[in-house]
Amino acid sequence: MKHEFKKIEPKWQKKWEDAGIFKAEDFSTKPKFYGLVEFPYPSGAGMHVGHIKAYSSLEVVSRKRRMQGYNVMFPIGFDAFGLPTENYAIKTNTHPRIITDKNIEKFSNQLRSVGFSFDWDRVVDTSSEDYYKWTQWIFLKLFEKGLVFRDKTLVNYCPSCKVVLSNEDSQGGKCDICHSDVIQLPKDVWYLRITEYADRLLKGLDDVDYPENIKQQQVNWIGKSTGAFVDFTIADADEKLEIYTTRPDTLFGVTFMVMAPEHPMIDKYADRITNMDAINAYRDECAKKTEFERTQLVKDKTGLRIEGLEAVNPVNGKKIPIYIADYVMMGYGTGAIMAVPAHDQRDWEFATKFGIDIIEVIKGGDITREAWTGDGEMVNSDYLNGLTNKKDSIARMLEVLEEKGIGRAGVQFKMKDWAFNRQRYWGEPIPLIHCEHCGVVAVPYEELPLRLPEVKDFAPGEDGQSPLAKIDSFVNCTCPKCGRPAKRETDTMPQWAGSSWYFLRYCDAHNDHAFADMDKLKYWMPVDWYNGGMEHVTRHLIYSRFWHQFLYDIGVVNTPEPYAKRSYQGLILGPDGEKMSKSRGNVVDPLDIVDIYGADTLRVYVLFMGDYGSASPWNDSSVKGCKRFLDRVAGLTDLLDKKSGPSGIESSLHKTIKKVSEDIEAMKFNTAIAALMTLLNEIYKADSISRDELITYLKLLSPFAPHITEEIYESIGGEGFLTVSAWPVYDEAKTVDATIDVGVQVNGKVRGVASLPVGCTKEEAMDIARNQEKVAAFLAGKTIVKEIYVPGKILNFVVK
RNA sequence: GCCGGCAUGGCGGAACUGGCAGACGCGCGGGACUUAAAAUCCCGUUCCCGCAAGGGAGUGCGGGUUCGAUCCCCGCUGCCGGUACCA
Repeated sequence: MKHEFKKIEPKWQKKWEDAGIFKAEDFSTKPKFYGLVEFPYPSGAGMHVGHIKAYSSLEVVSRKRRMQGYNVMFPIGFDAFGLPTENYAIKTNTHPRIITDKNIEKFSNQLRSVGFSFDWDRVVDTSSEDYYKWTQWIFLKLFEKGLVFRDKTLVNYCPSCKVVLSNEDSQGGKCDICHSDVIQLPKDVWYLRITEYADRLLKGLDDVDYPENIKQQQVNWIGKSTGAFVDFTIADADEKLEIYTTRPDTLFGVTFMVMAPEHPMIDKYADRITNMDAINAYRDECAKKTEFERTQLVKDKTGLRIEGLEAVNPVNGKKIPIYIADYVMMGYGTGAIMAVPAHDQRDWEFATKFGIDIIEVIKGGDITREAWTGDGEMVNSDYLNGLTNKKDSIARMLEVLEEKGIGRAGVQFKMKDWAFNRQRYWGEPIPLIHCEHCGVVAVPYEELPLRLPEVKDFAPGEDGQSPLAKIDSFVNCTCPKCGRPAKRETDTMPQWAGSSWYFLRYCDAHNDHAFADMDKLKYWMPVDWYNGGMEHVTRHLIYSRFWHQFLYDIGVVNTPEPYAKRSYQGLILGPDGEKMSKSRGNVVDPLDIVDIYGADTLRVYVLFMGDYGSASPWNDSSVKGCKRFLDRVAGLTDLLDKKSGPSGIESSLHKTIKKVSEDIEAMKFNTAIAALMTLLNEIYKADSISRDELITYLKLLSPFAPHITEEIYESIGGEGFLTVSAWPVYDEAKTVDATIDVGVQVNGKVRGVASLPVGCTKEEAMDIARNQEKVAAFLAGKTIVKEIYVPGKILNFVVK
């Protein structure tokens, strides 16, 4: 048979869809499998080959599961709110709704043309009213439980996108959307109290099957540290000055304190500070520095003594100077630190530069050269002296602190609360109302969805306000509590809101009285296997776990964690080995590949190109190789029962069933395909194949290349769809050979291969090996000191 | 700096839990078919010496453990990802 992909691919896509074989059935008695891939952002550019690779893994697993008798849900949807669409809307003066609908249609057609087995009845669109109604509903629940708050602090702000960004969205000091430098601005914004869930997010990792590197990255992002809060005081004032430290046992080594430039205590004591002008100048200077400058100047410590103010060390009553310096951050701990220059490198550098005393309290290093951060015997520390173990000295100090009521054990997290707003149009309106009398009031549940109003101008205001602020009919409302005139919140939710719960909506995509029916959630959740990109590990993957844990706490979902298992795909690089990008001109359009080589070839190639989790460069010649492979598969019909009698491939066939079955589970798609190629070569050598053997082969290849296999199956009179036929099982006995080839070594160097009957004794094996011509030559004239035989592995003669 | 990962032919990559390194594919060389090319098929392809038989070397570098190391240990080098003055 010829491989006429242009004809057969649309043909089978239509037949499968007409037959509805990819529809997931709620409450089926079959075992369920919920496979999830990260839904795309429907950009105008259309699909990227990266999407194809990201979806192909669970596509193959899902197809295999169906063949194994599972009730499979493999859904898709669109993460449709977001800035790129809005920016395009502004540029072309077109409503983002129109653009989004067009892009979703384009994406849907593209996804269908690759033959993905999605359940199209469950499609979600986060920007549709019947979806964002529930995003708002969840937000109101968070608000109800006190997890939404407003605060005026320094926020990450992208001057180019004109939006406030969360910490997660400004990693590395760059805007996640446009990659320009993020600046710090004081702004009054909404936060979600994700830090409340920091410990839960950490502990939950114990119960899920995520790769170790993903867990580690989340652990680092959450950044839990244990230590103590200690109350220093301001000299000659009844004022506590709380600090956080991980090393309370070094308290006797404190020689100064440092406050962050933004620390409120500075303004409070402005009248006592004698160099306030200089301090204010320094603070202005710090405010102007970008994140980038702050991090680049790591080595050069700047700061200033606060004249007229001193602190008192609570453990020994010593007066110490206070400095401000921007190496202390307002956003971590208490914004003030006790400085122990002998045992903290940053403090050491600062002390050295400003000529401050350095007192050693832990022996072991040379504190005249650098800070000693290792272990050692405690000295100069009163009741801690003589202790040699960090754990003991910290424990002892904590006892004293608690006893005196001047300190307590505590934990800190690097993760910050989630800045939850965008001053933009194309997002979920935040359903809150500002009332002069009642404060912030929630929009009543029955008024959801709070719809996006029609606007003429989507551009954000120069004053940093959302375009919604310009729509009086939206802004002006009555307070649901007191009935007096009030104003609506005009910020919208960030991009990540809709994707924080979409996997729940798939379970019940059309429900209009709940975000999803509990019984359906109980049937489908948790997600059995979730594949996505590494770039989401410290964003979407944290956010959605947080929302899910919250929903679990309020009793509306049934599992504490949303995803039982997580995997990730490696990037597809351009043919030049660089990351694909429009500016480099190395982008490969998957639709071009479908057009030239067919969807099956594209699917096989993205999984065959390399290790699934690693980045690999695109290679057009290798694509052709995959096409050649499928052409040869199509040619198998010419070998059908060409010779009478056994074809001789039975054992290889069983080994391949085993290999492919196992490799798919381990996401070793490249070796699974390689095994199918090897078997194909063998079949061509045998020059004949039986009908049953051919069907088995087609089944194994079907999840990878569903169209051509289905076509061949039909052509040889196969009944029903190959796509949902039973997955082959192998006979273990038939995967074992009667003899096994084992390498023969002399002094650890391979000198020959011995063909040994299975289950032969060591003596028999050694005899066979010894008589091999080459081996014998190397043994001649030597004394055998030792003979090693590891059945099935190796034979080794140690000679002198 | 810290955390995680990687390093194997001309290229992408294989190799179970310490046991025949280089599966499979690409590329390349040779041949067949063809007026010719493309496509297809067959043979070869880690490097060095050799016509061959054969021999030697070889998994980033230097050591070590072991009968045996791509795999384990110690010390480096270089890349990639994450994070960063986190007290």
